[in-house]
Amino acid sequence: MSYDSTEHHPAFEEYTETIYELAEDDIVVIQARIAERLEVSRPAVSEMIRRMDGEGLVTVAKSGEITLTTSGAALATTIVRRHRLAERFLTDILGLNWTAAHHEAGRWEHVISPMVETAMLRVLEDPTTCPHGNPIPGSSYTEPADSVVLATIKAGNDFEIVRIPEELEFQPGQLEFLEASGLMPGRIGTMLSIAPDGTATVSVDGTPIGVGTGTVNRIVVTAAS
Amino acid sequence: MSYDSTEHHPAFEEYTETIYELAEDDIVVIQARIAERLEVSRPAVSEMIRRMDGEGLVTVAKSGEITLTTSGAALATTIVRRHRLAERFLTDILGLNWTAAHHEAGRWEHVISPMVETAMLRVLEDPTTCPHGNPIPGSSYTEPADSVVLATIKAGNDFEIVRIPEELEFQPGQLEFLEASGLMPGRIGTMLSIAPDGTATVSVDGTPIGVGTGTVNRIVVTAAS
DNA sequence: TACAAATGTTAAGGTTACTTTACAAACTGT
DNA sequence: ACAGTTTGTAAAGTAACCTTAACATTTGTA
Repeated sequence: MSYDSTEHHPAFEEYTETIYELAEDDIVVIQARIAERLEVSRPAVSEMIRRMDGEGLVTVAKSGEITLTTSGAALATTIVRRHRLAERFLTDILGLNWTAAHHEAGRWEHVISPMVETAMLRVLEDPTTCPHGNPIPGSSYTEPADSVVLATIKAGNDFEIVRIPEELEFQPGQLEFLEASGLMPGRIGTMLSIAPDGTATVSVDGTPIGVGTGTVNRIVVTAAS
Repeated sequence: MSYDSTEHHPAFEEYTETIYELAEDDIVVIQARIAERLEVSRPAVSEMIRRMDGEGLVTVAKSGEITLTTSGAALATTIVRRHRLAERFLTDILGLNWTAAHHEAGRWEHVISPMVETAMLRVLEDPTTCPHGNPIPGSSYTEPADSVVLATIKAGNDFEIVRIPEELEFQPGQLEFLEASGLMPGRIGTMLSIAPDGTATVSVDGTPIGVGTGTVNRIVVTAAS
């Protein structure tokens, strides 16, 4: 029923993962952010952080900012690695779409054993990113040095999509939209225009697509030719 | 976090699955049997059965015998199907051994969505049994009409292994032993002798192996040539 | 500066799924 | 027939994880 080996509560896994991903997206990690992302009440987060502090998984600064300890980070990277590996597996081997893979992986990440992880890595031939371009912790991935957010690309210039940050995956319908629009890692697009309010119009596969401010400031790209 | 669609408590899944498998192994399903297999206390089972009765998943006869209702059976076959499908997947696609696959599947069965199930069936090309030979509910499998338990084979006769019942998978070390001995579905063996106490000596791959009474009365085979 | 919004915490309470202890009823074997 | 197991259940308690209501503090800003 459980494969043991430093067994951790599922909730601890979920919370450390969230903390890791918030930090990865350059969001100041405080309890309120965690509550929003996990869609639980603030008291619930308050209690869990206290418990996780007691277990030595996190430390809380006087400012309220939460950081993972070494062991907390170890747990977090394990879960994030399994999540992204599962996403890769679900799309590449089982043929699921982006969106479905993301949701399924949210459950798979808690069920994958070290043995299955190894087997998946072998079958997938050591993938470096999830289907949305986010790095699989522990892989050999290094982000291109010249990566920037989409919003910095000037009108008329081309770009190549590097990754869709985890943050966007939590906005309802966002993944579906991006997938349907062809805005996925590896694709080349052209910045057509940026409106005064920040909304961008880009072209991928010849089709023009409007991208809102929040999104255009999050998607990571490299300038192409 | 959950894919909804008639969401059921994990514990209900575990209990209905156990009831299904006990019945499949021709064991009279009473609370005490469930408690043993799930390794929980009898009061825990008592309470769960009352709740499951209330939810319309089981009925309890005056004798104490427990049977699944239509909806209970539907849930059970879903979980058993996912379990056996996962075992097939873990051995055939990810290269795990029998034993590991069995343990992993115990967690996977609660996490596999209808979508993933469909994808697995496609990748595996509609398998009919798990690696231990037990039928995948809903598949086209029909057990050979002339299947008997290994104990009925006369000394000197050959047999082909059909399946290792679920019951044996719960005896510690049993799966490891059977796998190491080559006692797996499809293999041909010879009955060398049966001792007065019921212990059998069989030969598979030319190696003689002693098989205890409990086991020899459970393994299902067909007479071969 | 003052008011409003954002944030963390206390308190009390609920659900799920266990546990142990204890007891009574029902079988089983001699 | 009777002792000894097997079985079900009641009672009380625990742990994890959540909720709402209420309150105090901090922060941002008009």
